[in-house]
Amino acid sequence: MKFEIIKEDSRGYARAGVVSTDHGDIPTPIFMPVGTAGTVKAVHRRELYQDIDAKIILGNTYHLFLRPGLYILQAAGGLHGFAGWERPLLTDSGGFQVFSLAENRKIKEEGCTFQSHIDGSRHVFTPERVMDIQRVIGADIMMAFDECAPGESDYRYAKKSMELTHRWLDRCMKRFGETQPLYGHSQSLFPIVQGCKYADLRRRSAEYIASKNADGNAIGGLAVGEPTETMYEMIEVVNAILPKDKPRYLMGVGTPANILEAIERGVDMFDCVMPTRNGRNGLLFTAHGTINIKNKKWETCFDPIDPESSAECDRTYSLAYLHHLIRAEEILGLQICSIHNLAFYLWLVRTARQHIIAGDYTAWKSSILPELSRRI
RNA sequence: GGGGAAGUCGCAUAGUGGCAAUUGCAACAGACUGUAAAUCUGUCCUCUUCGGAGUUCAGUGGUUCGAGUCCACUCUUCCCCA
Repeated sequence: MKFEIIKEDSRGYARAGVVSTDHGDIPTPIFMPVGTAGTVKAVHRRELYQDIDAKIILGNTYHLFLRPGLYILQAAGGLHGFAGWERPLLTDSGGFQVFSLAENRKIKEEGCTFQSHIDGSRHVFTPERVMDIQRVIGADIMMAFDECAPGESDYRYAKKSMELTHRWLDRCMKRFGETQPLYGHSQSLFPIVQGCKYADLRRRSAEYIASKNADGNAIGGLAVGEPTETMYEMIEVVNAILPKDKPRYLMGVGTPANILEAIERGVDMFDCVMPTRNGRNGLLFTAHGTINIKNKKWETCFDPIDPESSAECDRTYSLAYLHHLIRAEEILGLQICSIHNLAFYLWLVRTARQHIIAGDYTAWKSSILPELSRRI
């Protein structure tokens, strides 16, 4: 994997670049749609390619391990072969499930034991095992196994958790170095900075992660309950330390405004369930604010969903029709909302990139930011 | 014409003497950040300074400390027989 910076803004924070993988190039900054179970929910491949132009999507180690399982994935030639996805893939390690499925797991030095949310069976995720699973899934970018600690963790816990994540990283890297890709394309491993909302911990973690000289580096454990301003501060603290010549991936973030602020602070890669989940729940993101398509006010609005969108459905279906579909619980409504939001997110990062290259990113960001958070 | 059953907050339901009154749907809003989410939460008779206050269970009258609940009559709907 290679990373090339094409342009930096005048202050040297926001940058436009290209991540090159064996499955193709990824222009950065980029948003990566989340496809936890091997599918970006409600969106099929042709739409991801053509309407949304997703450059890379995510899969999840924990979910794919439980279902369909390693035997099927390996027989299919990895997730690329299984899902018919020919562009780059990134897999999260299950570190987020340590957080989101906290009631069904137990953390030890050795690893994390999960009780399956599907059938109650128990599975031990050690750093080594997580590397092996991600080799089988075959993502272009693998993530280190970490503990995503809650935003409200106290200092003591945050420190202990961060140190565990660092020890797990060493074991991940060791196993990664001892194993080979299975399908003929190369794989990279990204370590993850932790440290919650504590600047000194974040600094220590960033230094540790930077010392590993990985192909790219991730910032985890943000947008998990801490104030947004704190998140921005932590990004600044961390990015001052992470190497500039490697892509920086802010995990699980976020709102359109979060993404623009993080780009300005030097982040290159993003993923978030927000466009897909909120889409399925009837919330549309647009360049002029958010729309709750369930609201009565859209009942008779026959304007196209978004005449400027790259997605065909946005240009041809009306808001009133989409309102009807969502109200009637028609599956097509979920599809259109998901496609729309992803097309918008990809438009947002594409446009951000253009403005970085044009040299007016900050001005553009300031002009669009108040629009993005409006409620239409 | 005779016999029987039933009327509860948009619809459907619960309720057999202490009730502003169950539940579902609908409606109206809100939430959602490395997906246990096509999910969840709130409001849903009227007014409210969110503490409450005022009017309700087809209608009228009655019994009772107290009635959606018991009694009488009226109205309406449905079923069966002629």
